[in-house]
Amino acid sequence: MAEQQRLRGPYAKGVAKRDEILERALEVIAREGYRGASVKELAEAVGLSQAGLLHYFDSKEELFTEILRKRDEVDIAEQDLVGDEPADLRAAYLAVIRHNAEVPGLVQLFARLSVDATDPAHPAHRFFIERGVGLRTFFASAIADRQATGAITDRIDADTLARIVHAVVDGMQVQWMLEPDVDMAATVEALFELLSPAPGEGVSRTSN
Amino acid sequence: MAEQQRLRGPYAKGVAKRDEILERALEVIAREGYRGASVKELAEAVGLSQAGLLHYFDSKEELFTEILRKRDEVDIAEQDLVGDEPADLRAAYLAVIRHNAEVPGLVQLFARLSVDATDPAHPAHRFFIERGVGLRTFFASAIADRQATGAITDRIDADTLARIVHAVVDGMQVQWMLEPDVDMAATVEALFELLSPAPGEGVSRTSN
DNA sequence: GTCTATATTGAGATAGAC
DNA sequence: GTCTATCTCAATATAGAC
Repeated sequence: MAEQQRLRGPYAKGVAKRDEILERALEVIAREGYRGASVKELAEAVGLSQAGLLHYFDSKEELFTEILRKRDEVDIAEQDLVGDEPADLRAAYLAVIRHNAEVPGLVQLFARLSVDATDPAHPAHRFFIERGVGLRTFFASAIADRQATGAITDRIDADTLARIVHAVVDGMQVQWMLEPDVDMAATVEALFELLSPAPGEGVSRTSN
Repeated sequence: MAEQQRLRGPYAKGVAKRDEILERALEVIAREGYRGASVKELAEAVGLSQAGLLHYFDSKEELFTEILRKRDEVDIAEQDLVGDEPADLRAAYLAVIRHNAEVPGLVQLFARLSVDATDPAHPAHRFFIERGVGLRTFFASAIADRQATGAITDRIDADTLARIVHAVVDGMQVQWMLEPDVDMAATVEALFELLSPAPGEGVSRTSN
């Protein structure tokens, strides 16, 4: 049981090891892909037996949920998406998307789990709800700011626009997995263009 | 083996029965949901044993692929999405989306399979590629026509816009499955609004 | 064409030794 | 904390009777 780790906090050796496992898992899945991989496969890839790996996680589903949680953590840190309003949210987010195209296995895992977690009984259910809410809140607030300055159209409210952006990103991942030649980032970029209100305004194509 | 049905064409009794099975399956899944249902469960629901059902389909995956194919067929027929350019594509498509909200099981099945079929070895791989291409071609052509009349912005090319619409529809399904209060159709409608170039044009909110 | 029964496989989880 | 070994379960696929 993983109770020790959950309860004991920072001193528990388990926490560090658990984290190390997640990082290894992230690399392995990114590199070798995820095709409904079994715990055993992943265990071997990170250098443990199946039982050894499951020592740190209560179940397969919890394990994979934690991998995704870790991924978000890494992405957020890497792209400086920390403050409430990063210097260039748009560019930073496009960078995340471009990065995704380098780690197909993680995209597969994410897509698979986001469908499975649709079931309220799934351990990742809450995670995906909270993740979605967080993502869209973040975007909605950035969008609202730009609406106030006229940089983004206000014909549609910010919450709905945020929902659209979220949907496009998820939807494009599926299109890309199916046909890897598809350019996810370019399409999302086109969507951002679409959000700008008028043609020939401050919408030059110089920087962003 | 289902060879008889595949080879013999219209006379084979199997074809009619197969079709009947698919229709029943559609109803059952729509009504009772799909949670990674087993062949056995579905078989019982349509009034056959597992082996009896598998008599008509080569495998589970083929069975579920055919169910989805049948669903498209039904949707297209019901919404008159037949001609190259239906009277009101936008309204018809929104009707399909609204209809989806009535059949959660089919949306789940679709979402699940579209992720699994990402694998080139999956029997539904080709189906999903062709379906996507078809859908987007259809949309791109309608969009291009409207771009020519100025009803839709031409800042982004029609193919990319079609891709965005496709992505939003798929993405919204996931958001809706996770949080059933989400209004898929309303969000897609907002996207359509976004495609219109200027504010205060023929964009009244009278009917839908 | 449909059923019952069974083969086969593969997974996740758990017990218990070290 | 990690391993080996095993339990248990579920699911598809198939053989063969009727």
